[in-house]
Amino acid sequence: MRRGLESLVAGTSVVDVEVRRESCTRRQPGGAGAFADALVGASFASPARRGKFMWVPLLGSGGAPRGGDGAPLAALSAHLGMSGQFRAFPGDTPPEPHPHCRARLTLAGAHGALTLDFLDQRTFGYLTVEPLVATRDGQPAAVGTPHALVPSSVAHIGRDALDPYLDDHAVRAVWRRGERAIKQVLLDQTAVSGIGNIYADEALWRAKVHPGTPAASLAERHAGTLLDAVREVMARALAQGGTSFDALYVNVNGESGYFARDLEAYGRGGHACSRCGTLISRAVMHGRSTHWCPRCQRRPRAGTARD
DNA sequence: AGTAGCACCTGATTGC
DNA sequence: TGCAATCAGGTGCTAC
Repeated sequence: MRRGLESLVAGTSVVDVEVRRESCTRRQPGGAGAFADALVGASFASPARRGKFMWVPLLGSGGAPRGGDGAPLAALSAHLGMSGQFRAFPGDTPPEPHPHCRARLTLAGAHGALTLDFLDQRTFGYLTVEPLVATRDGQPAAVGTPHALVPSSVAHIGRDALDPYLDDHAVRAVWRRGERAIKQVLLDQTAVSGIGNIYADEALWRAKVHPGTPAASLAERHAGTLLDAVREVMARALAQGGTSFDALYVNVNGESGYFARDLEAYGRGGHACSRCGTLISRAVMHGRSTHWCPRCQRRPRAGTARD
């Protein structure tokens, strides 16, 4: 999504903002009105992403003051939740908004008008205009930006799994702390971000780690193997445009990704493991559907997990 | 401080 | 056929 937006919105300016469902700006102080006011008249820099959080720094007039060094001070921040998507329509005659359209931005750029719709069936996603704050380590905030700035609501989120500035030692130290199972720790976005329920199961399968393994019991070396597996899975998925498997998950042009065909564990309960032929198990762990091979991914200790 | 549980929503599918 | 139950890719707040 970030890559798709980059080529379309960088350098455009906001002409109009139509919030079609108030709740999509529920995290905006002042609500939809303040959101629109902060955006209209501003122009967009290149979108940046950290984990599942994306933002577009604001330049120029409108609600977009700049710092002394010219760095942006605010950004349009977006989270897709479970079912959010952006759809872009070039030209002056966009289609009627989809029933799931929660907000519509009208942009003007060098190549004419662009309509940007934010769709979200389940409405867990949201849009805000937020101040930018400095990163803790002073390094560039994320993929897509040279600035060491993140939206305030993203400050507590760890660096993306594919971020070159991710501190592997620090991540492994957090994993070894506490009492939680590794599956749950992977889904916690505070140490390393971007790992969702699908990629957690895929990385654990690849690293041959049982999802119920106490994170603290992962040997230092094995934790490194798992972090590498996370990066491999996510890099391959990203190269294929994501793991879309229905119309809810598409890029800005409405196209699906292709990673779903490469899934080894997620959604394959009852099917043969491609490594050993054993049937993949499925169970709900910590409220999330979890899939693993009971042979390749041995349970850590008797009685700590089913299978 | 770390962790569990629930709340926030809609709509497609499954089961009775 | 109709209706209820179940399920889904995530995060944040509150209470323990």
